[in-house]
Amino acid sequence: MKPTIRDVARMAHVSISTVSRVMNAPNTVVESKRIRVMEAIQKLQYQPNAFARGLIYKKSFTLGLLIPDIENLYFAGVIRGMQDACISLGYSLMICNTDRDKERLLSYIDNFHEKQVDGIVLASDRLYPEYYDKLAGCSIPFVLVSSHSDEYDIPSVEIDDEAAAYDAVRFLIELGHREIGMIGFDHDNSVSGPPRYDGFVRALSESGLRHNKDKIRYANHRFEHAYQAAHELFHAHPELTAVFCVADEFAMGAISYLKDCNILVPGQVSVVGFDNLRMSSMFIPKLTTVAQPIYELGYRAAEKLHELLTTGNVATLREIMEHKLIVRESSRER
Amino acid sequence: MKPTIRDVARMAHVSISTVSRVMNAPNTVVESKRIRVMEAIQKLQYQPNAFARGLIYKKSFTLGLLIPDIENLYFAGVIRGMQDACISLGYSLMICNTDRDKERLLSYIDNFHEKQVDGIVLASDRLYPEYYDKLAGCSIPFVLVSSHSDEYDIPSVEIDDEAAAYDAVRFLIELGHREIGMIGFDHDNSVSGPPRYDGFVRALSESGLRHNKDKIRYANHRFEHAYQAAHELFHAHPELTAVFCVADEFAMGAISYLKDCNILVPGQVSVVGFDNLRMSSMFIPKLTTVAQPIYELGYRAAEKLHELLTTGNVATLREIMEHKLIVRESSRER
DNA sequence: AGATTAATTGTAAGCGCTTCAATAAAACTC
DNA sequence: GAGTTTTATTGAAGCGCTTACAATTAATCT
Repeated sequence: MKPTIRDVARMAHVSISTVSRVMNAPNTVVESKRIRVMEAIQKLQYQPNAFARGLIYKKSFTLGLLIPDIENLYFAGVIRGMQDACISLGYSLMICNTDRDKERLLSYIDNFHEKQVDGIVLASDRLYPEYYDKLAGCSIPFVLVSSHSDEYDIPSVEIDDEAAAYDAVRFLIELGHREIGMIGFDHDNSVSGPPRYDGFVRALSESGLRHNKDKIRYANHRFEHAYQAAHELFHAHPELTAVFCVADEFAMGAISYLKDCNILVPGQVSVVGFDNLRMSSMFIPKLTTVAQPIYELGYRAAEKLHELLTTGNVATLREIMEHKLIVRESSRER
Repeated sequence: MKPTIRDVARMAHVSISTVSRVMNAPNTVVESKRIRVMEAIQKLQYQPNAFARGLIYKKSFTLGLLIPDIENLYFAGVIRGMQDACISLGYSLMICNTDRDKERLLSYIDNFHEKQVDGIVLASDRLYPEYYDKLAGCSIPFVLVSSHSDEYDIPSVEIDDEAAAYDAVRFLIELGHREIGMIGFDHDNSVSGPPRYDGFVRALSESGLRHNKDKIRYANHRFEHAYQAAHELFHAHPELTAVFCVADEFAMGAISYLKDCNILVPGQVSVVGFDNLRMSSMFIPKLTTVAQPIYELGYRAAEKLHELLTTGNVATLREIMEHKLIVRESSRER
């Protein structure tokens, strides 16, 4: 049987309220007793019961994180950042992997509600009205990471996807490439799909290369799809000398495809990725990519949620973090 | 303000105990009232408070998972499996990333204790006496995944590391390789280090290749270390035509190093990895590797913990799952 | 010394829920 | 139809904790 505050009180020969006070306001209890109590706590390995506390404070000191795909290194980085932030802010973290399943996400929200999480971070998924309604319905505060909402005023942390994509494509153009394709995210189910496409088009337009603007195939988050997309893309446009991929995993898929066709990267085709996953410097060739501050995004999201929870508000609703082009080996001058 | 059972009772014109019963034993309340209550629950979006429940049941229906490194795809797979199991068993999951930091792990245990998790899964780390003592001290049941304990009788789920390593090296030998090196885990801080080394040595011995048995370097979980280890290994033993790596990430590091030295894989050197991460079929060349049933390991660990929690015991203390050699492109006949 | 004030401690209510004993209502018996 | 059993419902206690408030003790002031 776990020791309770009563057991501690009994052992230290004080009342339970005194024990409670040494835990919550130590300087209001006289030293001799305080020491006795602390010794008893020590001896009994006493840990206050979070249920009882939660019942009173109506707070769980727990945050929830909803992520679409835990086997994506991107989210692993976000989690790590968020968890570190949670430690320093005094929260526990409950991570739920939705596998991009709407129903599952919704049921996780119910679960979070029941477990009384103080707030939720929703990662990289569109904020569908169903999500919003449910979250609003149980009035759990939440923030978005690697995402934002145009319909609702929800605090968010992300990078400037349009600008990041622009930078990547611009880099390719400066390298002398004139025939540039793209492997993008589906516009329907992603938040970053459209802005990255816009960045692609803007860079092309500025340099009079609009003829490339439909040399695009879409893939669905995973390597295999990107491989397939690359296949279709290069089949339709064998003239391409460069591809902008909106995810490192897509870049790997594309390179893998090109390799299987004996097309050299970067010898014949340059590939730029996106995210700067840990893997991207392990791949052969090492990926040129747009780095997102992944860890920091997660860290910041937790901080922002904390801000929302404690002050009821946030200083900046939509927060943009810096991206940065990292040039490695998968790109070359034309 | 969140609605409580009182609000539901008031709205449905019944007592709170009736409301409680429609949630826990619906058939003991007459239909007319039951319907009224359910409507009220619906209307108020009522969710019972897990704190209050936990206080009574002394159960949180939450499991804790302690993992060393969330940015390792291996653990991502374990998490996914474990979470799926948790869903079907009715648990929530609290994942904590220790970053291989002992202090941090210990403090997570405290946290789990306070939050009253029902049980803990400890992934892939050695069960140091400090861990055991703390866990035993707060009497939280736990199981080990991808690990086991010789000192204590703790339920565990893992593969047969010795046999798996043996199979990998044996495969290399059958391919005709006679000069075989290894990049292994440190024996001090890993559970699987020694048995995988033993498997390596056994395969060598059986074929009269014991002269290779010290052609080993150790690396510390990450790609970069493996790169460095490969550098040292090939510097000392330029005659090697094959390397057995105890992790796919090591294999990638080794291949990366060889690539930088213009040594062809598999043309000149064959490399076998371990784990069969999702990445291993994305890499170039695709990795020949020993597959672990990663997802299943996580799934099974949760089931085993559940078994321990409900029956107070487990059928088989140390459970071994099947491994399997997957031949892809990083290995070739000599 | 007696009265006032300050510091410390204890008592008890209550957070939201479950559950058992008690009550009320309905359904049987003979 | 009085007595008994069965069924349905409710009131109240209590899970482990915090905290207002009351009670006690110590300290300070006339």
